[in-house]
Amino acid sequence: MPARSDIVFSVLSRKLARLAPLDAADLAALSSLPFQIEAAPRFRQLIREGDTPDRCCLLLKGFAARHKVATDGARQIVSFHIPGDLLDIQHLLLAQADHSVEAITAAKVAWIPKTQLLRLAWQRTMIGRALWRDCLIDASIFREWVLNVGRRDAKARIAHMLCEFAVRCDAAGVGNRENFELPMTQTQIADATGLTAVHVNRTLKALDEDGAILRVRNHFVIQDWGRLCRIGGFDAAYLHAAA
Amino acid sequence: MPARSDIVFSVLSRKLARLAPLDAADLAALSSLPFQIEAAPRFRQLIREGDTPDRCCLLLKGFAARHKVATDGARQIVSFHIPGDLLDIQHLLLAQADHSVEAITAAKVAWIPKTQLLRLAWQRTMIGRALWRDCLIDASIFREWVLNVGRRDAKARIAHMLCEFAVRCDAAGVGNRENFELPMTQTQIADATGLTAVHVNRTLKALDEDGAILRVRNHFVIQDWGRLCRIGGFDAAYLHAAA
DNA sequence: CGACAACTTGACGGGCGTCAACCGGAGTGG
DNA sequence: CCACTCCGGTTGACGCCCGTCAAGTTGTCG
Repeated sequence: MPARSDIVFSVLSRKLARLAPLDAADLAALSSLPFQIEAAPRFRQLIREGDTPDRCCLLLKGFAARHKVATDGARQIVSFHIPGDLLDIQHLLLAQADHSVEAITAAKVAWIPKTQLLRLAWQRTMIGRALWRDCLIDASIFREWVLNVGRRDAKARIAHMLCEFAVRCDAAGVGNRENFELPMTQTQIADATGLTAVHVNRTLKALDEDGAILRVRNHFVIQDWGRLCRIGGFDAAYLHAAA
Repeated sequence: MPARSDIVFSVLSRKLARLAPLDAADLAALSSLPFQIEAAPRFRQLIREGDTPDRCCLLLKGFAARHKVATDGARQIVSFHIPGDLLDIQHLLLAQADHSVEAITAAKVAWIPKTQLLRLAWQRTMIGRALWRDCLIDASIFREWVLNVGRRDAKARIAHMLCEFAVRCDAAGVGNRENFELPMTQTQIADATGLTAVHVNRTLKALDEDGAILRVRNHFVIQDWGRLCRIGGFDAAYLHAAA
Protein backbone atom coordinates (compact mmCIF):
# COMPACT_ATOMS: atom_id res chain seq x y z
CA MET A 1 0.00 0.00 0.00
CA PRO A 2 1.68 3.20 -1.14
CA ALA A 3 1.67 6.19 1.16
CA ARG A 4 -0.87 8.82 0.21
CA SER A 5 1.71 11.03 -1.47
CA ASP A 6 2.92 8.11 -3.60
CA ILE A 7 -0.44 7.28 -5.10
CA VAL A 8 -0.08 9.90 -7.81
CA PHE A 9 3.34 8.66 -8.84
CA SER A 10 2.19 5.06 -8.81
CA VAL A 11 -0.92 5.68 -10.92
CA LEU A 12 0.81 8.00 -13.37
CA SER A 13 3.91 5.89 -13.88
CA ARG A 14 1.87 2.73 -14.42
CA LYS A 15 -0.21 4.56 -17.03
CA LEU A 16 2.72 6.09 -18.91
CA ALA A 17 4.78 2.90 -18.76
CA ARG A 18 2.05 1.21 -20.78
CA LEU A 19 2.51 3.89 -23.45
CA ALA A 20 6.30 4.10 -23.78
CA PRO A 21 9.34 2.46 -22.18
CA LEU A 22 10.41 4.56 -19.20
CA ASP A 23 13.82 4.37 -17.57
CA ALA A 24 14.85 5.17 -14.00
CA ALA A 25 15.48 8.84 -14.81
CA ASP A 26 12.01 9.13 -16.34
CA LEU A 27 10.48 7.63 -13.21
CA ALA A 28 12.49 9.93 -10.99
CA ALA A 29 11.30 12.91 -12.99
CA LEU A 30 7.70 11.78 -12.64
CA SER A 31 8.05 11.31 -8.91
CA SER A 32 9.24 14.88 -8.52
CA LEU A 33 6.11 16.34 -10.08
CA PRO A 34 4.14 18.58 -7.76
CA PHE A 35 0.41 17.91 -7.47
CA GLN A 36 -2.67 18.60 -5.46
CA ILE A 37 -5.18 15.91 -4.56
CA GLU A 38 -8.91 16.60 -4.57
CA ALA A 39 -11.85 14.43 -3.60
CA ALA A 40 -14.61 15.02 -6.14
CA PRO A 41 -18.18 14.01 -5.33
CA ARG A 42 -20.38 12.56 -8.05
CA PHE A 43 -21.41 15.15 -10.67
CA ARG A 44 -18.58 17.52 -9.78
CA GLN A 45 -17.55 19.44 -12.89
CA LEU A 46 -13.79 19.00 -13.13
CA ILE A 47 -13.34 21.03 -16.30
CA ARG A 48 -15.88 23.37 -17.81
CA GLU A 49 -16.17 24.17 -21.50
CA GLY A 50 -14.59 27.57 -22.10
CA ASP A 51 -12.15 27.32 -19.18
CA THR A 52 -8.46 28.03 -19.73
CA PRO A 53 -6.98 25.65 -17.17
CA ASP A 54 -3.35 25.88 -16.08
CA ARG A 55 -3.22 22.40 -14.63
CA CYS A 56 -3.89 18.90 -15.77
CA CYS A 57 -6.26 16.42 -14.14
CA LEU A 58 -5.23 12.83 -13.39
CA LEU A 59 -8.04 10.50 -12.36
CA LEU A 60 -6.89 8.41 -9.39
CA LYS A 61 -10.11 6.74 -8.33
CA GLY A 62 -13.67 6.59 -9.64
CA PHE A 63 -14.98 7.34 -13.12
CA ALA A 64 -15.49 10.43 -15.25
CA ALA A 65 -17.05 11.46 -18.55
CA ARG A 66 -16.27 14.18 -21.06
CA HIS A 67 -19.20 15.77 -22.80
CA LYS A 68 -20.28 18.53 -25.13
CA VAL A 69 -23.65 20.19 -25.39
CA ALA A 70 -25.42 21.20 -28.58
CA THR A 71 -27.04 24.62 -28.87
CA ASP A 72 -30.46 23.07 -28.19
CA GLY A 73 -29.14 21.69 -24.89
CA ALA A 74 -28.73 18.09 -26.04
CA ARG A 75 -25.82 16.39 -24.31
CA GLN A 76 -23.27 14.15 -25.97
CA ILE A 77 -20.76 12.22 -23.93
CA VAL A 78 -17.59 11.82 -26.01
CA SER A 79 -15.63 9.53 -23.69
CA PHE A 80 -15.65 7.72 -20.41
CA HIS A 81 -12.59 7.67 -18.17
CA ILE A 82 -11.19 5.18 -15.73
CA PRO A 83 -8.54 5.46 -13.02
CA GLY A 84 -5.15 6.33 -14.49
CA ASP A 85 -6.55 8.46 -17.29
CA LEU A 86 -5.36 12.01 -17.87
CA LEU A 87 -8.62 13.86 -18.30
CA ASP A 88 -7.51 16.97 -20.10
CA ILE A 89 -4.10 16.31 -21.49
CA GLN A 90 -5.11 18.30 -24.56
CA HIS A 91 -4.88 21.47 -22.52
CA LEU A 92 -1.14 21.09 -22.43
CA LEU A 93 -1.17 22.71 -25.85
CA LEU A 94 -4.70 24.05 -26.36
CA ALA A 95 -5.65 27.09 -24.36
CA GLN A 96 -9.40 26.76 -24.14
CA ALA A 97 -11.46 23.72 -23.14
CA ASP A 98 -13.82 22.74 -25.95
CA HIS A 99 -15.81 20.40 -23.71
CA SER A 100 -16.58 19.67 -20.08
CA VAL A 101 -15.46 16.83 -17.83
CA GLU A 102 -17.39 15.60 -14.84
CA ALA A 103 -17.07 12.86 -12.26
CA ILE A 104 -19.79 10.26 -12.80
CA THR A 105 -19.05 8.54 -9.49
CA ALA A 106 -17.40 9.83 -6.37
CA ALA A 107 -13.79 10.25 -7.46
CA LYS A 108 -10.33 11.25 -6.41
CA VAL A 109 -8.17 13.30 -8.75
CA ALA A 110 -4.73 14.88 -8.75
CA TRP A 111 -4.09 18.29 -10.28
CA ILE A 112 -0.67 18.68 -11.88
CA PRO A 113 0.62 22.05 -13.07
CA LYS A 114 0.53 22.21 -16.84
CA THR A 115 3.92 23.87 -17.15
CA GLN A 116 5.63 21.18 -15.09
CA LEU A 117 4.17 18.34 -17.10
CA LEU A 118 4.97 20.09 -20.35
CA ARG A 119 8.55 20.67 -19.23
CA LEU A 120 8.96 16.95 -18.57
CA ALA A 121 7.49 16.14 -21.96
CA TRP A 122 10.30 18.03 -23.68
CA GLN A 123 13.11 17.14 -21.30
CA ARG A 124 12.42 13.42 -21.14
CA THR A 125 11.75 12.09 -24.62
CA MET A 126 9.99 8.94 -23.47
CA ILE A 127 7.63 10.85 -21.21
CA GLY A 128 6.81 13.14 -24.11
CA ARG A 129 6.31 10.12 -26.30
CA ALA A 130 3.95 8.52 -23.79
CA LEU A 131 1.89 11.67 -23.40
CA TRP A 132 1.68 12.28 -27.14
CA ARG A 133 0.82 8.64 -27.70
CA ASP A 134 -1.96 8.90 -25.13
CA CYS A 135 -3.46 11.75 -27.13
CA LEU A 136 -3.26 9.70 -30.31
CA ILE A 137 -5.05 6.75 -28.73
CA ASP A 138 -7.67 9.13 -27.42
CA ALA A 139 -8.19 10.37 -30.95
CA SER A 140 -8.44 6.82 -32.26
CA ILE A 141 -11.19 6.11 -29.74
CA PHE A 142 -13.06 9.24 -30.86
CA ARG A 143 -12.90 8.01 -34.46
CA GLU A 144 -14.36 4.70 -33.41
CA TRP A 145 -17.13 6.54 -31.59
CA VAL A 146 -17.96 8.53 -34.72
CA LEU A 147 -18.42 5.19 -36.47
CA ASN A 148 -20.36 3.86 -33.51
CA VAL A 149 -22.98 6.59 -33.38
CA GLY A 150 -22.93 7.16 -37.12
CA ARG A 151 -23.29 3.68 -38.53
CA ARG A 152 -24.41 1.16 -35.92
CA ASP A 153 -27.94 0.45 -34.71
CA ALA A 154 -28.88 0.75 -31.06
CA LYS A 155 -28.04 -2.80 -30.06
CA ALA A 156 -24.62 -2.75 -31.72
CA ARG A 157 -23.83 0.71 -30.33
CA ILE A 158 -24.45 -0.29 -26.76
CA ALA A 159 -22.72 -3.66 -27.17
CA HIS A 160 -19.69 -1.90 -28.60
CA MET A 161 -19.60 0.61 -25.78
CA LEU A 162 -19.74 -2.17 -23.20
CA CYS A 163 -16.93 -4.09 -24.92
CA GLU A 164 -14.71 -1.04 -25.03
CA PHE A 165 -15.32 -0.18 -21.42
CA ALA A 166 -14.64 -3.76 -20.31
CA VAL A 167 -11.39 -4.01 -22.26
CA ARG A 168 -10.12 -0.67 -21.00
CA CYS A 169 -10.95 -1.51 -17.38
CA ASP A 170 -9.23 -4.84 -17.83
CA ALA A 171 -6.10 -3.25 -19.30
CA ALA A 172 -5.93 -0.68 -16.53
CA GLY A 173 -6.34 -3.35 -13.88
CA VAL A 174 -9.71 -1.97 -12.74
CA GLY A 175 -12.10 -4.87 -12.28
CA ASN A 176 -12.54 -7.82 -14.53
CA ARG A 177 -13.46 -8.04 -18.17
CA GLU A 178 -16.46 -10.29 -17.74
CA ASN A 179 -17.89 -9.20 -14.45
CA PHE A 180 -17.94 -5.58 -13.39
CA GLU A 181 -20.08 -2.78 -12.07
CA LEU A 182 -21.09 -0.30 -14.71
CA PRO A 183 -20.55 3.10 -13.13
CA MET A 184 -22.86 5.01 -15.47
CA THR A 185 -26.63 5.41 -15.54
CA GLN A 186 -28.77 4.49 -18.52
CA THR A 187 -29.20 8.19 -19.24
CA GLN A 188 -25.42 8.49 -19.49
CA ILE A 189 -25.23 5.46 -21.77
CA ALA A 190 -27.85 7.20 -23.89
CA ASP A 191 -25.80 10.40 -24.01
CA ALA A 192 -22.74 8.41 -25.05
CA THR A 193 -24.46 6.46 -27.79
CA GLY A 194 -26.67 9.17 -29.24
CA LEU A 195 -29.86 7.42 -28.09
CA THR A 196 -32.54 8.18 -25.50
CA ALA A 197 -32.64 6.69 -22.03
CA VAL A 198 -35.89 4.92 -22.86
CA HIS A 199 -34.44 3.20 -25.86
CA VAL A 200 -31.27 2.27 -23.98
CA ASN A 201 -33.44 0.55 -21.43
CA ARG A 202 -35.27 -1.44 -24.08
CA THR A 203 -32.02 -2.35 -25.81
CA LEU A 204 -30.30 -3.51 -22.62
CA LYS A 205 -33.31 -5.72 -22.01
CA ALA A 206 -32.91 -7.16 -25.50
CA LEU A 207 -29.19 -7.81 -24.94
CA ASP A 208 -30.12 -9.55 -21.71
CA GLU A 209 -32.72 -11.70 -23.48
CA ASP A 210 -30.13 -12.56 -26.14
CA GLY A 211 -27.96 -13.99 -23.38
CA ALA A 212 -25.10 -11.60 -24.14
CA ILE A 213 -25.24 -9.81 -20.80
CA LEU A 214 -26.87 -10.32 -17.43
CA ARG A 215 -28.11 -7.43 -15.34
CA VAL A 216 -29.12 -7.03 -11.75
CA ARG A 217 -29.73 -3.32 -11.48
CA ASN A 218 -26.47 -1.70 -12.53
CA HIS A 219 -24.35 -4.71 -11.88
CA PHE A 220 -23.42 -6.18 -15.24
CA VAL A 221 -22.04 -9.54 -16.13
CA ILE A 222 -20.92 -10.11 -19.67
CA GLN A 223 -22.22 -13.61 -20.07
CA ASP A 224 -21.06 -14.27 -23.59
CA TRP A 225 -18.07 -12.13 -24.53
CA GLY A 226 -17.86 -13.48 -28.05
CA ARG A 227 -21.50 -12.82 -28.75
CA LEU A 228 -21.32 -9.29 -27.35
CA CYS A 229 -18.32 -8.55 -29.55
CA ARG A 230 -20.12 -9.92 -32.58
CA ILE A 231 -23.24 -7.88 -31.87
CA GLY A 232 -21.18 -4.73 -31.42
CA GLY A 233 -18.79 -5.40 -34.29
CA PHE A 234 -16.05 -4.90 -31.72
CA ASP A 235 -12.38 -5.26 -32.66
CA ALA A 236 -9.93 -3.94 -30.06
CA ALA A 237 -7.28 -2.95 -32.63
CA TYR A 238 -8.27 0.72 -32.43
CA LEU A 239 -7.30 0.78 -28.73
CA HIS A 240 -3.71 0.12 -29.79
CA ALA A 241 -3.20 -2.28 -26.91
CA ALA A 242 -2.70 0.43 -24.37
CA ALA A 243 -5.83 2.30 -23.48
CA MET B 1 5.83 30.37 -57.80
CA PRO B 2 8.03 27.93 -55.88
CA ALA B 3 10.05 25.35 -57.78
CA ARG B 4 8.60 21.88 -57.70
CA SER B 5 10.96 20.72 -54.96
CA ASP B 6 10.03 23.67 -52.78
CA ILE B 7 6.31 22.99 -52.76
CA VAL B 8 6.58 20.52 -49.93
CA PHE B 9 8.55 22.91 -47.74
CA SER B 10 6.21 25.76 -48.52
CA VAL B 11 3.04 23.79 -47.75
CA LEU B 12 4.43 22.15 -44.63
CA SER B 13 6.00 25.26 -43.13
CA ARG B 14 2.86 27.29 -43.70
CA LYS B 15 0.81 24.60 -41.95
CA LEU B 16 3.11 24.21 -38.96
CA ALA B 17 3.66 27.94 -38.56
CA ARG B 18 -0.08 28.25 -37.91
CA LEU B 19 0.31 25.77 -35.05
CA ALA B 20 3.44 27.02 -33.27
CA PRO B 21 5.96 29.86 -33.69
CA LEU B 22 8.83 28.59 -35.85
CA ASP B 23 12.24 30.23 -36.03
CA ALA B 24 14.80 30.18 -38.84
CA ALA B 25 16.45 26.99 -37.55
CA ASP B 26 13.08 25.25 -37.48
CA LEU B 27 12.41 26.28 -41.05
CA ALA B 28 15.87 25.13 -42.12
CA ALA B 29 15.25 21.76 -40.51
CA LEU B 30 11.94 21.43 -42.32
CA SER B 31 13.49 22.31 -45.65
CA SER B 32 16.04 19.53 -45.23
CA LEU B 33 13.38 16.84 -44.89
CA PRO B 34 13.51 14.19 -47.61
CA PHE B 35 10.26 13.38 -49.38
CA GLN B 36 8.75 11.72 -52.38
CA ILE B 37 5.96 13.27 -54.40
CA GLU B 38 3.10 11.18 -55.78
CA ALA B 39 0.19 12.10 -57.98
CA ALA B 40 -2.88 10.27 -56.67
CA PRO B 41 -5.94 9.88 -58.88
CA ARG B 42 -9.39 10.13 -57.37
CA PHE B 43 -10.25 7.16 -55.14
CA ARG B 44 -6.62 6.13 -54.67
CA GLN B 45 -6.25 4.53 -51.24
CA LEU B 46 -3.36 6.38 -49.61
CA ILE B 47 -3.42 4.43 -46.36
CA ARG B 48 -5.23 1.17 -45.78
CA GLU B 49 -6.59 0.03 -42.42
CA GLY B 50 -4.19 -2.53 -41.00
CA ASP B 51 -1.11 -1.11 -42.74
CA THR B 52 2.00 -0.35 -40.74
CA PRO B 53 3.34 2.62 -42.70
CA ASP B 54 6.87 3.90 -42.25
CA ARG B 55 6.20 7.25 -43.84
CA CYS B 56 3.83 10.13 -43.35
CA CYS B 57 1.52 11.61 -45.97
CA LEU B 58 1.28 15.36 -46.56
CA LEU B 59 -1.57 16.49 -48.78
CA LEU B 60 -0.27 19.09 -51.26
CA LYS B 61 -3.20 19.46 -53.61
CA GLY B 62 -6.72 18.08 -53.78
CA PHE B 63 -8.89 16.61 -51.04
CA ALA B 64 -8.92 13.41 -49.04
CA ALA B 65 -11.12 11.58 -46.53
CA ARG B 66 -10.40 9.19 -43.71
CA HIS B 67 -12.90 6.44 -43.11
CA LYS B 68 -13.64 3.30 -41.17
CA VAL B 69 -15.91 0.44 -42.11
CA ALA B 70 -18.23 -1.44 -39.77
CA THR B 71 -18.38 -5.22 -39.86
CA ASP B 72 -21.55 -5.08 -41.95
CA GLY B 73 -19.70 -3.02 -44.57
CA ALA B 74 -21.22 0.33 -43.65
CA ARG B 75 -18.78 3.17 -44.24
CA GLN B 76 -18.17 6.09 -41.92
CA ILE B 77 -16.02 9.00 -42.97
CA VAL B 78 -14.35 10.43 -39.86
CA SER B 79 -12.70 13.48 -41.42
CA PHE B 80 -12.14 15.41 -44.59
CA HIS B 81 -8.75 16.84 -45.46
CA ILE B 82 -7.59 19.86 -47.35
CA PRO B 83 -4.23 20.85 -48.80
CA GLY B 84 -1.62 21.25 -46.08
CA ASP B 85 -3.06 18.53 -43.85
CA LEU B 86 -0.90 15.71 -42.57
CA LEU B 87 -3.09 12.70 -43.28
CA ASP B 88 -1.65 10.13 -40.93
CA ILE B 89 0.40 11.96 -38.39
CA GLN B 90 -0.88 9.47 -35.80
CA HIS B 91 1.37 6.83 -37.34
CA LEU B 92 4.38 8.66 -35.99
CA LEU B 93 3.65 6.87 -32.71
CA LEU B 94 1.03 4.22 -33.52
CA ALA B 95 2.21 1.22 -35.48
CA GLN B 96 -0.97 0.09 -37.18
CA ALA B 97 -3.48 2.14 -39.13
CA ASP B 98 -6.92 1.89 -37.56
CA HIS B 99 -8.62 3.44 -40.57
CA SER B 100 -8.14 4.11 -44.26
CA VAL B 101 -7.43 7.33 -46.14
CA GLU B 102 -8.35 7.96 -49.74
CA ALA B 103 -8.14 10.81 -52.19
CA ILE B 104 -11.64 12.10 -52.96
CA THR B 105 -10.40 14.22 -55.85
CA ALA B 106 -7.32 13.94 -57.97
CA ALA B 107 -4.57 14.87 -55.53
CA LYS B 108 -0.88 15.39 -55.07
CA VAL B 109 0.82 14.16 -51.91
CA ALA B 110 4.30 14.06 -50.44
CA TRP B 111 5.55 11.05 -48.50
CA ILE B 112 7.95 11.90 -45.68
CA PRO B 113 9.87 9.20 -43.81
CA LYS B 114 8.37 8.72 -40.37
CA THR B 115 11.75 8.49 -38.62
CA GLN B 116 12.92 11.80 -40.07
CA LEU B 117 9.81 13.66 -39.04
CA LEU B 118 9.89 12.10 -35.59
CA ARG B 119 13.54 13.06 -35.18
CA LEU B 120 12.70 16.68 -35.95
CA ALA B 121 9.83 16.58 -33.47
CA TRP B 122 12.25 15.80 -30.63
CA GLN B 123 15.18 17.92 -31.82
CA ARG B 124 13.23 21.07 -32.55
CA THR B 125 10.79 21.74 -29.73
CA MET B 126 8.55 24.04 -31.73
CA ILE B 127 8.18 21.55 -34.55
CA GLY B 128 7.25 18.89 -32.02
CA ARG B 129 4.82 21.28 -30.46
CA ALA B 130 3.21 22.06 -33.80
CA LEU B 131 2.85 18.39 -34.70
CA TRP B 132 1.45 17.43 -31.30
CA ARG B 133 -0.90 20.39 -31.42
CA ASP B 134 -2.11 19.29 -34.84
CA CYS B 135 -3.02 15.91 -33.34
CA LEU B 136 -4.90 17.61 -30.53
CA ILE B 137 -6.92 19.75 -32.90
CA ASP B 138 -7.68 16.64 -34.94
CA ALA B 139 -9.00 15.01 -31.79
CA SER B 140 -11.10 18.07 -30.99
CA ILE B 141 -12.69 17.85 -34.42
CA PHE B 142 -13.48 14.17 -33.88
CA ARG B 143 -15.20 15.05 -30.62
CA GLU B 144 -17.32 17.61 -32.42
CA TRP B 145 -18.20 14.98 -35.02
CA VAL B 146 -19.33 12.58 -32.31
CA LEU B 147 -21.70 15.32 -31.16
CA ASN B 148 -22.69 16.02 -34.74
CA VAL B 149 -23.75 12.50 -35.65
CA GLY B 150 -24.96 11.70 -32.14
CA ARG B 151 -27.17 14.64 -31.29
CA ARG B 152 -28.08 16.73 -34.31
CA ASP B 153 -30.81 16.10 -36.86
CA ALA B 154 -30.05 15.74 -40.55
CA LYS B 155 -30.36 19.42 -41.43
CA ALA B 156 -28.12 20.57 -38.57
CA ARG B 157 -25.57 17.83 -39.25
CA ILE B 158 -25.08 18.81 -42.86
CA ALA B 159 -25.12 22.52 -42.11
CA HIS B 160 -22.46 21.99 -39.46
CA MET B 161 -20.31 19.94 -41.80
CA LEU B 162 -20.52 22.66 -44.46
CA CYS B 163 -19.60 25.36 -41.95
CA GLU B 164 -16.59 23.43 -40.71
CA PHE B 165 -15.37 22.69 -44.18
CA ALA B 166 -15.76 26.31 -45.25
CA VAL B 167 -13.91 27.66 -42.24
CA ARG B 168 -11.05 25.22 -42.63
CA CYS B 169 -10.67 25.94 -46.34
CA ASP B 170 -10.70 29.62 -45.54
CA ALA B 171 -8.04 29.29 -42.84
CA ALA B 172 -5.82 27.21 -45.10
CA GLY B 173 -6.18 29.71 -47.91
CA VAL B 174 -8.00 27.22 -50.13
CA GLY B 175 -10.94 28.96 -51.70
CA ASN B 176 -13.34 31.35 -50.11
CA ARG B 177 -15.63 30.91 -47.16
CA GLU B 178 -18.83 31.82 -48.96
CA ASN B 179 -18.27 30.47 -52.42
CA PHE B 180 -16.50 27.22 -53.00
CA GLU B 181 -16.67 23.96 -54.84
CA LEU B 182 -17.59 21.08 -52.61
CA PRO B 183 -15.20 18.32 -53.55
CA MET B 184 -17.29 15.48 -52.15
CA THR B 185 -20.31 13.65 -53.51
CA GLN B 186 -23.61 13.42 -51.69
CA THR B 187 -22.80 9.80 -50.89
CA GLN B 188 -19.64 10.97 -49.16
CA ILE B 189 -21.54 13.63 -47.25
CA ALA B 190 -23.88 10.83 -46.19
CA ASP B 191 -20.96 8.69 -45.02
CA ALA B 192 -19.59 11.62 -43.05
CA THR B 193 -22.87 12.51 -41.36
CA GLY B 194 -24.22 9.04 -40.67
CA LEU B 195 -27.10 9.50 -43.11
CA THR B 196 -28.02 7.99 -46.47
CA ALA B 197 -27.34 9.61 -49.82
CA VAL B 198 -31.07 9.90 -50.48
CA HIS B 199 -31.69 11.77 -47.27
CA VAL B 200 -28.68 14.02 -47.84
CA ASN B 201 -30.18 14.96 -51.18
CA ARG B 202 -33.54 15.84 -49.61
CA THR B 203 -31.82 17.80 -46.83
CA LEU B 204 -29.62 19.82 -49.20
CA LYS B 205 -32.75 20.71 -51.10
CA ALA B 206 -34.34 21.87 -47.85
CA LEU B 207 -31.27 23.98 -46.99
CA ASP B 208 -31.49 25.49 -50.44
CA GLU B 209 -35.18 26.29 -49.98
CA ASP B 210 -34.37 27.88 -46.62
CA GLY B 211 -32.05 30.24 -48.43
CA ALA B 212 -29.02 29.11 -46.43
CA ILE B 213 -27.16 27.70 -49.42
CA LEU B 214 -27.43 27.77 -53.18
CA ARG B 215 -26.57 24.81 -55.36
CA VAL B 216 -25.90 24.31 -59.03
CA ARG B 217 -24.90 20.68 -59.29
CA ASN B 218 -21.86 20.36 -57.03
CA HIS B 219 -21.03 24.04 -56.97
CA PHE B 220 -22.04 25.48 -53.63
CA VAL B 221 -22.53 29.01 -52.51
CA ILE B 222 -23.23 29.75 -48.88
CA GLN B 223 -25.85 32.39 -49.25
CA ASP B 224 -26.50 33.18 -45.63
CA TRP B 225 -23.52 32.31 -43.43
CA GLY B 226 -25.24 33.36 -40.23
CA ARG B 227 -28.29 31.27 -40.94
CA LEU B 228 -26.23 28.21 -41.85
CA CYS B 229 -24.29 28.53 -38.59
CA ARG B 230 -27.51 28.84 -36.63
CA ILE B 231 -29.04 25.81 -38.32
CA GLY B 232 -25.92 23.77 -37.67
CA GLY B 233 -25.29 25.08 -34.16
CA PHE B 234 -21.81 25.92 -35.42
CA ASP B 235 -19.26 27.59 -33.17
CA ALA B 236 -15.70 27.56 -34.48
CA ALA B 237 -14.10 27.47 -31.01
CA TYR B 238 -13.40 23.73 -31.29
CA LEU B 239 -11.14 24.36 -34.29
CA HIS B 240 -8.80 26.28 -31.96
CA ALA B 241 -8.20 28.92 -34.61
CA ALA B 242 -5.74 26.82 -36.53
CA ALA B 243 -7.35 23.97 -38.39
C1' DC C 1 -42.30 6.95 5.57
C1' DG C 2 -41.82 10.58 2.30
C1' DA C 3 -38.94 12.30 -1.45
C1' DC C 4 -36.26 11.62 -5.16
C1' DA C 5 -33.41 9.55 -8.72
C1' DA C 6 -33.17 5.89 -11.74
C1' DC C 7 -35.31 2.27 -14.05
C1' DT C 8 -39.33 0.17 -16.60
C1' DT C 9 -43.08 -0.33 -19.73
C1' DG C 10 -46.66 0.86 -23.17
C1' DA C 11 -48.78 3.70 -26.87
C1' DC C 12 -48.06 6.49 -30.58
C1' DG C 13 -45.74 9.27 -34.07
C1' DG C 14 -42.07 11.00 -37.00
C1' DG C 15 -37.49 11.29 -39.08
C1' DC C 16 -34.87 8.84 -41.72
C1' DG C 17 -33.86 4.34 -44.27
C1' DT C 18 -35.04 1.39 -48.10
C1' DC C 19 -36.38 0.39 -52.60
C1' DA C 20 -37.07 1.72 -57.08
C1' DA C 21 -37.29 4.49 -61.02
C1' DC C 22 -35.66 8.22 -63.71
C1' DC C 23 -32.61 12.10 -65.20
C1' DG C 24 -28.50 14.46 -66.73
C1' DG C 25 -23.65 15.19 -67.65
C1' DA C 26 -19.04 13.33 -68.76
C1' DG C 27 -16.31 10.16 -70.75
C1' DT C 28 -15.59 6.51 -74.47
C1' DG C 29 -15.53 4.23 -78.67
C1' DG C 30 -17.07 3.46 -83.21
C1' DC D 1 -20.73 13.23 -84.34
C1' DC D 2 -23.56 10.29 -82.06
C1' DA D 3 -24.82 6.03 -79.38
C1' DC D 4 -23.56 3.83 -75.15
C1' DT D 5 -22.25 3.50 -70.43
C1' DC D 6 -21.66 4.88 -65.92
C1' DC D 7 -21.67 7.70 -62.00
C1' DG D 8 -24.03 10.85 -59.37
C1' DG D 9 -28.05 13.30 -58.46
C1' DT D 10 -33.29 13.53 -57.90
C1' DT D 11 -37.82 12.14 -56.59
C1' DG D 12 -41.71 9.29 -54.73
C1' DA D 13 -43.85 5.49 -51.92
C1' DC D 14 -43.64 3.00 -47.97
C1' DG D 15 -42.07 1.22 -43.54
C1' DC D 16 -39.28 0.76 -39.38
C1' DC D 17 -36.28 2.13 -35.74
C1' DC D 18 -36.11 5.04 -32.38
C1' DG D 19 -37.95 9.41 -30.10
C1' DT D 20 -41.63 11.30 -27.31
C1' DC D 21 -44.94 11.31 -23.81
C1' DA D 22 -46.78 9.51 -19.88
C1' DA D 23 -47.49 6.48 -16.08
C1' DG D 24 -45.85 3.38 -12.87
C1' DT D 25 -42.16 0.75 -10.12
C1' DT D 26 -38.08 0.10 -7.42
C1' DG D 27 -34.30 1.22 -4.53
C1' DT D 28 -32.06 4.65 -1.56
C1' DC D 29 -31.40 8.03 1.63
C1' DG D 30 -33.01 11.37 4.83
